Amino acid sequence: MSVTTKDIASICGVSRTTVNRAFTNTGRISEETKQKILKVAAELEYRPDLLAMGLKSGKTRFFGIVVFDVRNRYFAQMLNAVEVEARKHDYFVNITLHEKNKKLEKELIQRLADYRVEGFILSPVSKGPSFSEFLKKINKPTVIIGNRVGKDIPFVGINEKEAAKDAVKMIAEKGYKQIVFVCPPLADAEQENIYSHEQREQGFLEEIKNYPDVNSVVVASWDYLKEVEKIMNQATSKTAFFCSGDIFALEIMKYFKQFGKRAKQDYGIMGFDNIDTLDYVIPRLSTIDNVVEKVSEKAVSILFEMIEGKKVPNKTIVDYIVINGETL
Amino acid sequence: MSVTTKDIASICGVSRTTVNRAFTNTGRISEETKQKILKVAAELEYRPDLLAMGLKSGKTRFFGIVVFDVRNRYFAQMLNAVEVEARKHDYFVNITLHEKNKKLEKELIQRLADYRVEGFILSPVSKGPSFSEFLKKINKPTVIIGNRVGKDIPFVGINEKEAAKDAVKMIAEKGYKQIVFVCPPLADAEQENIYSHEQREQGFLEEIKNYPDVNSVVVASWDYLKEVEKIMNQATSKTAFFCSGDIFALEIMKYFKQFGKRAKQDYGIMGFDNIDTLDYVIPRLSTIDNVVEKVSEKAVSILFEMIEGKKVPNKTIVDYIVINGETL
DNA sequence: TTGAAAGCGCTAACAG
DNA sequence: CTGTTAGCGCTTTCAA
Repeated sequence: MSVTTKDIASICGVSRTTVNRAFTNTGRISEETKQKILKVAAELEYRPDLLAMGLKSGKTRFFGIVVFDVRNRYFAQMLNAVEVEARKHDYFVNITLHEKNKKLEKELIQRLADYRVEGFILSPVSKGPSFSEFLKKINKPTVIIGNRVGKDIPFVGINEKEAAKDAVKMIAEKGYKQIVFVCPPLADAEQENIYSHEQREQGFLEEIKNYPDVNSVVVASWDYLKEVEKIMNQATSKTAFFCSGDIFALEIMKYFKQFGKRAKQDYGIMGFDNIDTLDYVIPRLSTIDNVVEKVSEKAVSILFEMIEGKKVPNKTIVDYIVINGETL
Repeated sequence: MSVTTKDIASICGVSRTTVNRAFTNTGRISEETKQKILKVAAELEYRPDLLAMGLKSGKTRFFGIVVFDVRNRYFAQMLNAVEVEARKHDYFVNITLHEKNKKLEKELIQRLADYRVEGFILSPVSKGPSFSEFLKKINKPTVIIGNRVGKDIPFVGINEKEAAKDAVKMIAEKGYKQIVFVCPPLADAEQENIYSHEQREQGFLEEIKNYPDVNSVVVASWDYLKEVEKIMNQATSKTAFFCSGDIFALEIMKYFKQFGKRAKQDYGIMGFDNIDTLDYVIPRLSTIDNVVEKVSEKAVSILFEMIEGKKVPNKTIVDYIVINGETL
């Protein structure tokens, strides 16, 4: 197989310990033997076995990321940001995916832990006390992004509720007399961790109270296109759709376009997330930028603090950005 | 720390060997001791140390993926497909990113190899004999997707040239009298592995010869928007743009829209890749679907054959799909 | 049916 | 300045 310290040792006529010293620059060693060892090592293209090192030291310089789907823009952007940050600390990232399969999600986390990753960045689908317990048993530094699991696990994100309130404010002030909140079915709340959407809805419901002359509707169904169409057809006043996710907004715009209805002229619409697909869609969708890159960076730096044994806040909030596009 | 076979052994009053037998179902062991061991293990929530197992066996059930950016739709879709396939074999995927940094790309591959991943799926930026040599030294089963590195490393992809020819055919037959091929600068060819774009260009150049009455232009510059605009302004005949990448096409459409020029009415346009962003863009872009999911699946299955020691073809071609949208 | 011993490759404590 | 020894946790002969 490949070259080991043993080989180098025997070639150089020294012990493995000495070879090790040459690499680690630790302990006393004569410059001469050191150079000789390094030279031989380079010639043989020696590479330390990371498994063996990890086994010995318990340090792997890897951390684990478990998300459900990289086609999701949020995760794609997050992964990139995390990678870049990790690299700065000379850490590597082990990314695995589970397609919203909760059982698999746990298995992956467990497996990575068995692999001795030194920490986790998660955006879990699972939630609740049992999952929280599970994570505690895993007993590795862990930071949660985007979906709250429990009070005791460090979380990084934006203030979703505030953001939703800001959105409602902006829409209302543009004179819309009916605002429709579109989000995934809340019935899935027990199945999936849709903390973000819940928060956004709460923000919507709270803020809309401040505009008593604005009619409010909530559409929480996967069949939202039909419902939204019905609402439009019956609308007697200027109507805007506030979607808990840009994708919903894009789908609606596309759907309405079939009937010749256009955003801003015929209805107002706003998304949430600022996914990068928006760069290519005209008109520019108004939305909330959830600053995933910043959130991710922050998450990584918190993770490193945890790895170093420091105490960290269990909730870190990053500022979102309201984007006033061309659809309101 | 955590529970080891040693702990279980001492609790059960047996040797570690016996404990191991209980788990591996290998060698003779009485049903009674086995059950006892498994019970104790479960109670203590024993988890085998994957590093130790890997060190001993050389098998990690991981393979490595190295790409430059998951925000790139092609890679995002590829990763998902690869993950799903890997899971079927109970393998795990270790994904790392390098942002088109060739030095880093090599480091990552090396590092993963040092970590004893059992194989690689790569879509490298590096190419040429020295990179090819490098990969050979790594000496792990490797499959290349999307960018050819060398004749001797198994490759999976579509026939880019044929696809480009089909595209030209389709455009020409719709009556366009000028076709402009838009691609990244070829000058970067030595810096980046843009095999796909080269192939597409070749296909364009070859096929256009069959239409002597059609004028052809190649725009290979990052400043393509300006050039394309100039061409449009000077155009005296029906002009279409064939872009070596959907992104270019989307940018062009967006750019022209500012001036009130619309695809199909004022010019024809076709992309390449069929990225999923297209789902939300109107009009529907004509393009070539590079069937990344199929390519990825195939790549994984070939990788597993290599891991199993089977011989595999060093070039595997998957059928692309021509998508006739609304922009021609 | 079970156990002792050696070893994967690297490292660290302790001698010399 | 250098070597011996033991051990990380698991596995695999070989012997009992």
